[in-house]
Amino acid sequence: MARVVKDPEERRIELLKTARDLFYELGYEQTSVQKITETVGIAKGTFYHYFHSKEDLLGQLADWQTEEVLTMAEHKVEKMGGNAVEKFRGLIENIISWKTENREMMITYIRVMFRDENFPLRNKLNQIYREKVYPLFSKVIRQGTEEGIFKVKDIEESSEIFLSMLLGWAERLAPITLSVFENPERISILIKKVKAFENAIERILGVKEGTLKIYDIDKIKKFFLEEG
Amino acid sequence: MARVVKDPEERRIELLKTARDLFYELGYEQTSVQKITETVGIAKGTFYHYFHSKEDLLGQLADWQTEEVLTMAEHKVEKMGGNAVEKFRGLIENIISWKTENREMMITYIRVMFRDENFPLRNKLNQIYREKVYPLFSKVIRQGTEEGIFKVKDIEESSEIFLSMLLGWAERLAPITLSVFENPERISILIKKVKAFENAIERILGVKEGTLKIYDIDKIKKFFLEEG
DNA sequence: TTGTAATTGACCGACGGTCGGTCAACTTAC
DNA sequence: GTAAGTTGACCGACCGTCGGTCAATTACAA
Repeated sequence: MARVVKDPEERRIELLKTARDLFYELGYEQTSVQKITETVGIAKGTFYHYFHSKEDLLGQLADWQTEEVLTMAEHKVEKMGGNAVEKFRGLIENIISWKTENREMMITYIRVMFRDENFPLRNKLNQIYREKVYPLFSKVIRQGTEEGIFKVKDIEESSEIFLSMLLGWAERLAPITLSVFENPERISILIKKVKAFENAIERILGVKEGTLKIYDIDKIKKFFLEEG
Repeated sequence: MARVVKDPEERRIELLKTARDLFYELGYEQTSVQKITETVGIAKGTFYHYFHSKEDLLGQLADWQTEEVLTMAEHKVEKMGGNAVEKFRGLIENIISWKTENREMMITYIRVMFRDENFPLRNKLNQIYREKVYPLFSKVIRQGTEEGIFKVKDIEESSEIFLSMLLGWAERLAPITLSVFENPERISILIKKVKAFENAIERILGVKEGTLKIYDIDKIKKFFLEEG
């Protein structure tokens, strides 16, 4: 094979991107190192020049994926100003809901990420989310308590609990969300669950009922029912 | 090898038990089908007479593991009577905390189950928990609202959210719990988190603060600090 | 005795990972 | 300026192991 030398960082990112695309397309287990190197157009040995193992690649991929999203989200929320509730919404919008720009992306994302074969990837991402996202929420919750909007005892812990809830709840909601795409009349089930979740968060944050409005129900309805 | 014919169900359970022990010892990925059949003392083909695949084994294992615990817990709580709070405590005790009978068991359980390699096993168990445990909590929460102790809007959803919280939170708490065994002075961190979690649940259930008392703090302290 | 179901183990292709070695670009020295 | 030395990106044949298959064999109930 023709020998092509690239800047190492460029090569590393190339491998990361290729791996991500293949994981999304085929699933983690189904994507062999062979396949990745073939797609990139390098020898198998080169892969192991950049990563200790396939799992090491997974870790670096998760880091790389989240870093991008998180720094973006942090800056955006920092800039937008506003009270804690607005910032809270902003964070959710930027960190959690960025996949929902359009139906196609969302379906793909959920289909891919919540496939059983992709749990190594999902697990790694969750781990990194737990570590890196919760300080952002702590900040907002702290602001909220200072503003008197939130009534929370332990800020750090509440933030962690909220994140754990979110990740755990995503696990539960994923299959239901997919089922709505196939069976639009099930949307009422989804909406009921979304509302209940929002209510639960309001209670945990000690905020007045109905003020949080993380989710725009009409928007969700439109989102699922267009061309449905 | 000597040919030994057994009652199929007996053989199936034998394989399940062996697989469970090996998964605990070595991790899911590191436990090969070969290893399982060698340990049981049968040919590899026999394994595939009982299970379609290694993943099928995992599914059956998760079913088998939970069924036992759940029916036990259900009957116990049914029998014990009492108000919703007491039953709620009973459920947690029986379903979640059964692993905590002694230090050794708990350490082993957490060390094993929350290893990265065992994520497939954990994930399967969580899936089944989500499906099968939440009706038990729904029942108790319904009783609680009828008794006027709990103030919950949507019973089913609240139960699901509570379970998702619990599972997500366990994911977060596992490494911290392990660290306490190695570093007993970190227990204050753990206790703070446990209290915060309890408070969050009280808020979600709409119960008066401090009444739930799922966790006996003194008991936890003793548990971690004896022989520490 | 015959049919059914449990059991066997040789066998398969694909996998993650290794390793001895290549080679172009860069550094150093005279 | 150029030759010798050094680096590290890159190569690809190779290894042991894995999950899984299947035709043959055995045990046993009907």
